[in-house]
Amino acid sequence: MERYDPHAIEAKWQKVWEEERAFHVPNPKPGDDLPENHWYQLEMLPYPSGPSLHMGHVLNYTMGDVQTHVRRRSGWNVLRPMGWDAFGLPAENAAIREGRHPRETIERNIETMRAQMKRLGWAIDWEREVSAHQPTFYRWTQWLFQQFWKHGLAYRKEAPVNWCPNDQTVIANEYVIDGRCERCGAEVELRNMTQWFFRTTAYADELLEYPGADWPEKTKAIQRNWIGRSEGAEVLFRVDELDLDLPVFTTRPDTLFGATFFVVAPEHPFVEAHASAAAQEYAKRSGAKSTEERAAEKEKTGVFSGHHATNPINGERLPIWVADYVLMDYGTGAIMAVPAHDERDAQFAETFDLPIVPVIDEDGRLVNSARFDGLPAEEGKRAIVAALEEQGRGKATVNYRLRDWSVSRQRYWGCPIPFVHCERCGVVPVPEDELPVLLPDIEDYAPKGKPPLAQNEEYMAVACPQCGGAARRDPDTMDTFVDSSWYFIRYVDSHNGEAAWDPFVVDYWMPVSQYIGGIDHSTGHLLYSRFFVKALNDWGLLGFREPFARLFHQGWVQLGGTKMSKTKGNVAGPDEIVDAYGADAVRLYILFMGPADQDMEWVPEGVEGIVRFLRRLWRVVHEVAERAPSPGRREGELARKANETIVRVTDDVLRRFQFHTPIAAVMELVNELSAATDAPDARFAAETAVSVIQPYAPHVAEELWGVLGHERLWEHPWPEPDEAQLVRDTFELVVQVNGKVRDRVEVEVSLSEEELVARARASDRVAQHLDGGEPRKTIVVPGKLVNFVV
RNA sequence: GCCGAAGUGGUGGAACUGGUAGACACGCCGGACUCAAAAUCCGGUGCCCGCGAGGGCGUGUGGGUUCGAUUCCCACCUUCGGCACCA
Repeated sequence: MERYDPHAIEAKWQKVWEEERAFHVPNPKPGDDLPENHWYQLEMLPYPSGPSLHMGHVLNYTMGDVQTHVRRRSGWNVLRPMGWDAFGLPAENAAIREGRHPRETIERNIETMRAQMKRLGWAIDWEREVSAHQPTFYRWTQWLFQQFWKHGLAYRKEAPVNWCPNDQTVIANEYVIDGRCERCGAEVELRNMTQWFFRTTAYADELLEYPGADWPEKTKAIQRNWIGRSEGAEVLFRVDELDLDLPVFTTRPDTLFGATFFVVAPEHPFVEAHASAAAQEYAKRSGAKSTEERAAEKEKTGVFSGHHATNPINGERLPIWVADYVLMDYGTGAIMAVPAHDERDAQFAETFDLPIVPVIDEDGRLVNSARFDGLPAEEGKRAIVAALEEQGRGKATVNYRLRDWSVSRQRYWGCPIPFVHCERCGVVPVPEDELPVLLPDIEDYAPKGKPPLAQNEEYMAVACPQCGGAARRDPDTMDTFVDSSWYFIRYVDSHNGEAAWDPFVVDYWMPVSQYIGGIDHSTGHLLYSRFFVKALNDWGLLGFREPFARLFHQGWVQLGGTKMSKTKGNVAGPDEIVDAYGADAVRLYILFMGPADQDMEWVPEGVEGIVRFLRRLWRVVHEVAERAPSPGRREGELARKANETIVRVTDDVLRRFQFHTPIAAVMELVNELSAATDAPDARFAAETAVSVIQPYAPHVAEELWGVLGHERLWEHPWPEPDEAQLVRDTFELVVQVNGKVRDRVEVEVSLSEEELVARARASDRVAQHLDGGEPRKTIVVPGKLVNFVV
C-alpha cells in the first residue's frame, strides 16, 4: 500500500478533468433531445478586490460543489458557472492602495483566485466564465440600462442622495447601514444631485410576492421590512389664506376627528415659501442635523408657522407647526397630528400645551367623531375615507418605505453610462451599434468629488447621436450592483455576441435552481435582481418572474468572533491547509465544522480529525482491495450499514440541504468497515463509502475507486439503496416504566404487539420497577418501545 | 417598539414526523506499539451518589398538554439579525 499523498493525487485528477472537459455543459439548441432534469447551481460571485479566497468562499463553493456532484451523478443536467464581480469600489480602492491601475490589480487577483479554485477541484464549467469589467459583458449591461430607460424604468432627477465623503461618491439607500457607508464606515451626507435612478418602486407590490420561489421566511421578512408597505389614506388639508392644499399620508384615517394640530417637516417647501421668520430660522437649524441626531433628542422641538390648515372632515382650523420629528422623505413630509392616539404627537402636544382629543374608546370604537361615532375602527377608516373621497378631499392610498434605486457613481472603475447629454436634445442614448461605450484608460482616476471621467475631454466630448451637435457623455459610472443584477443570466449564454442572451437557452436553464450566498444581500443584490427579472419578463425577454427558485444563506466563517472580511483584515485562506493536507481535507473540514447556515469560528486545528478520517479511509480501502472477496456480497451487516449510509447522505444533501451529517454517516460506515475488512460484504461497503464521499473529496475518492478496480467515479451513477437490505430481522426494544427507560431487549421484528408486551414483561429490571403491581396502562409503539404505566 | 432566528457535555455539534438525549468529531484520561517521541491502533469520557449492582438529575428559566417533550402550547430570560420619530 502506498502512502496517502494528497498532492500527487489531486494534481493528477485535476489534470484529467481539465483535459476531458469533465464539467463542461453544452447549451441546448432548438430540436435537441433535452435531458428532462436540469439544475442550475449558483453561488454568489466573488469580488476579486483582494488577492485570494477566504474560508467563507471555500464554504460556499464547496457546498455548491457537493450539490453539483450529487445531482450530476443522479442524472441531472447541471449548470455550474463562475465569474467575477470585478467593477466597483472595493476593487478600485484596492488598486489605489497598491498604486496600480484597477484593471491590473483586478486581473491579477482574478488569476490568483481562479488558480486557487482550480486547486480546490471544484466542478466548475470554466468555459462560461465572465467578468463584469470585460467589454463583452458590459456592452450588455449598457444595453440593459438603455432598455430600462426606454421602458420608463430608468430616469434622471435631482434628489437628496447619500454621499460618502470618504469614497467621494453617491451610494444607494440599500448600502447605508446606520447612517454609514457600508464599504468604508464613513458617515454619509445628504446631497442634492441630479442622478440616474431605477424605478424599483414600480414593482414594490410585486416584490412582496414570490411566485414559484421557495425562499427562507427570514429573507422574505427582511425584504418586507425594507419595502415597508403601509395602507392608509392621503388627505388634503386646505390653507385658506394662502389658497393651497397640503396633502398628508396617514395609516389612521379613523382618527381624523382627533387631529388637533398639523406639522410639516423643516425641509417641506411650505416652510421656505410661507412660514414665519422664526419658523424658517428653526428649519435651518434642524436641517443641519441628521435624522439620527433628531431621533436621539429627548424633547420634541418645533415652531408655529403662522398659518392654519382646515381639517376636511369637520372644518376645524388647525395650527401648522414646523417640527423635525416629521421627515421629508416619508409620506408627504406633512402630518395631521393626533396626540390622543400617537405617541410622538402626544409628546409634542405636551411640550407645547396643545389640545388632546380622544376619538377611539376602549372597545376600539369611534367617539367624538360626529356621525361616525360607534363604528369599529376598521369600519371607521373605510367610512371616513369614503366621505373624503366624495368631497374630493382624500383617497385610500398605499405608501412605501422603499425608494427608487440610485445607480450613478462618481467613480472611475465601473460600467460607463451609455447616454449623451445634449443641450438641444436632452438625454440621448448612445446608438446600440456603438455599444459598448468603452471605459477609457486614464492616468488619474483618484476620487476628487467629481467623476474622474469628467476631466477627460477625449471621452467627454462627443457629437449628439440625434442632432450631431456638440454634446457631453455622462461622466458617471454605474453602481456595481447593476452588473450583479443580471450576471446569472449572462452565465447561461456567456459567449453570445449578437444579444445579451438567447431566450431559448435562458428559459431552459433558468430560474436558478439553487442560489447560495450571504443574507447581507437581502435588501440589495437580491432585491435588485428580482426587480430586473420582473422587468425583463414584462418586456418579453425571458419567461420567468423570479430569478432564484431556491435560496440558501450560509453562516459567516468567523475569525476572532467576527465575520472574515478583507476590510477588517481578519482573513484566513485555504492555501496553508491545502499545502499541508490537500484540497480534499479542506473541503471536508469546512463542511464538517457545523451546520452550513450557522456562523462558525474558524479553528484550523480541528482539521486533524478529518485528516485521520482520510488516512483511515485510505488504509481500509486498500485492505479491502487485498483481503475482501471480489465482487463480494451485497448483503449482511456491513451491506446494511452501507445502504443506510446511502439513504442518509442522499437525503441530507438533496432534501435537507445539510452537509455536515453526511460526513458523520460515512465516518460511521468506515469505522464499522475497519473492523472487518475481510467480510464477504466488505467490498460493497468500501465501494459505497468511496462513492458517497466523492462529492466532498473527489480526488481521493477517484483514486480509491481505482484501487477497487473501477474508473470514472465522477460520472458513475449515484448509488441507490437496496430497500430489501434496509429491513432488519431484529431490533432493540426499549422498555419503559412510567416513561423512563428501564431495559432494552433484542427482539424479532415479526412479533405482534401482545408478544412485544410479553417480552417486555419478562425483563427482570422491569419486574423490579413494577414492584409486583399490574400496569394500569400499556403503550406499545411497534418497532420502537413498550411503556408500562403504573 | 415591530418583525425574524437561536440557546443541548470541556468544545463543534447529532437527534428529520412527540418515542433510547449526547451520533460523528475535537479535547482530555488510560493502554498497546517504541530505547524514546511522532504517527497509528485499542478502551474510557454529561453531572451527582455508590466498591459494585444500580439509582438520581439533566437539552436557557418557570409552568402546561401527554403514557412519554430537545421536539407541541403559554409566560419569561439571554444572545444575534432586520426595520424604526415611517405618521
